[in-house]
Amino acid sequence: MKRIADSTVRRLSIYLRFLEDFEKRGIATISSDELAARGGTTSAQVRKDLSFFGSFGKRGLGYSVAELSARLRQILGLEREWQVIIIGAGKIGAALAQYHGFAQRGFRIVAVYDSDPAKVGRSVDGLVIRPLSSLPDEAKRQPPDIAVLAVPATAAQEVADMVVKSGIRAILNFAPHQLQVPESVAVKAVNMAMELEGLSFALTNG
Amino acid sequence: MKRIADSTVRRLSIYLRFLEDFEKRGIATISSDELAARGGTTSAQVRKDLSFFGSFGKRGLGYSVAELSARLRQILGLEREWQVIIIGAGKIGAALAQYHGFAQRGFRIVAVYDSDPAKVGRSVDGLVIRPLSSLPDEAKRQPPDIAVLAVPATAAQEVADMVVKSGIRAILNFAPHQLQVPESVAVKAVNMAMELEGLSFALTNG
DNA sequence: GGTAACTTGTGAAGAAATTCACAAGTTCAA
DNA sequence: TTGAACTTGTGAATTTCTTCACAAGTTACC
Repeated sequence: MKRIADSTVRRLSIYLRFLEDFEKRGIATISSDELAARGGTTSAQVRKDLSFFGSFGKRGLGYSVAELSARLRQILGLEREWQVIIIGAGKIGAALAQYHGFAQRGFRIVAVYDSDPAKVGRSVDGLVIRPLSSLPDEAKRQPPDIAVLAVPATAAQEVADMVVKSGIRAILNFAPHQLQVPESVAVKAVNMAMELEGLSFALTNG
Repeated sequence: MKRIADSTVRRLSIYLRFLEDFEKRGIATISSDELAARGGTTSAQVRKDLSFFGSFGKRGLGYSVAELSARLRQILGLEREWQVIIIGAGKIGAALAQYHGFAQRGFRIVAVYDSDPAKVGRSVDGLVIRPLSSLPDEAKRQPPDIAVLAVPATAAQEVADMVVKSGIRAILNFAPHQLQVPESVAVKAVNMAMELEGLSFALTNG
């Protein structure tokens, strides 16, 4: 299969969100044009994105909302539940643990870790914070799919190395630090400082 | 001036972070190759990115760390302080308000708003939560530069409209909703669900 | 059945971003 | 002063991504 661009996957995610919205509102079919209008793209882009995976539409009619959203969930791997661990029980980590939107989309938070002994043993949203040092062993017994890194930038690489060694193959990184990982490990970064700087640039050079 | 690609601006942000790190460690010069290695890109990319703004390096030597980071700060508009407001004092909004990393980089949180009367009047990190309805008036008197949206997806568009009407020209959107705004307004989205779905896709099709 | 109005799927064209490759400048040491 | 070792800046080549444009299929209606 041809390599799928990152930008394409991001858009699929956006399309899926609209489709779920349409599904709730009982709309049965939708055209690439309507989908594009809401996603801030073009109908050709929508069709091209989908064409990488097959042809799901009907000429003259558009796409079945139910069918396309099911296919997108399948393509994105959202038919199964993913086991997620959060590392770092500070402000951000705790907020993430308490945010139930993830579970709704099939990302189940199964554990929270921290290296600070003062935090270990406390609870966040019903989950007891565990010592980070126990991660490798626990991951061996019950391998998590995704590790969310909510640790200070200075600790990020070290923690990432530990995560990778523990056999976890996907990382969502909130630390403002560019992680170095083997290419078999998928990393996505959520970097608020970078986004703010992007806005700063836009305001300055707009 | 030629329009600068988003990806370029993001990389400038990354370069700047490394440069600041080098600055602290007292390293005086750095080559595009070293900068690239840490940023996960190539030296040609680094040089091309910088070339849009001028030539800051010395052949045979590389770049002066102090000079280049000063130039990047200037390019990114980080020499001044930006006034930021947070809308939504829920889990995410509160965590952001308490996260002091922003202030350190020149993004000063000046107010927190919420539309829930039960939350209005309480304090988050020393800031009293204000009623969202007062935003337009207060923005007139003291215009904020950036609005951070930490509201539910269902309210996001409405709040964004209000923000735009209040004259704010940059939005950092945490709500999982594609905002429709005039193109004079800069929007960056931080969409954790989308990133997780990107990881899901990578794990499924890797 | 015929035709008007839609809409998809997709090669081809076009635009944009990245990488290549090398002339030209700098440093250092002998 | 010369030469070796670096490194930048940038047109050109290449690759990647997006948009165009249209044949082909579908529906609705008379």
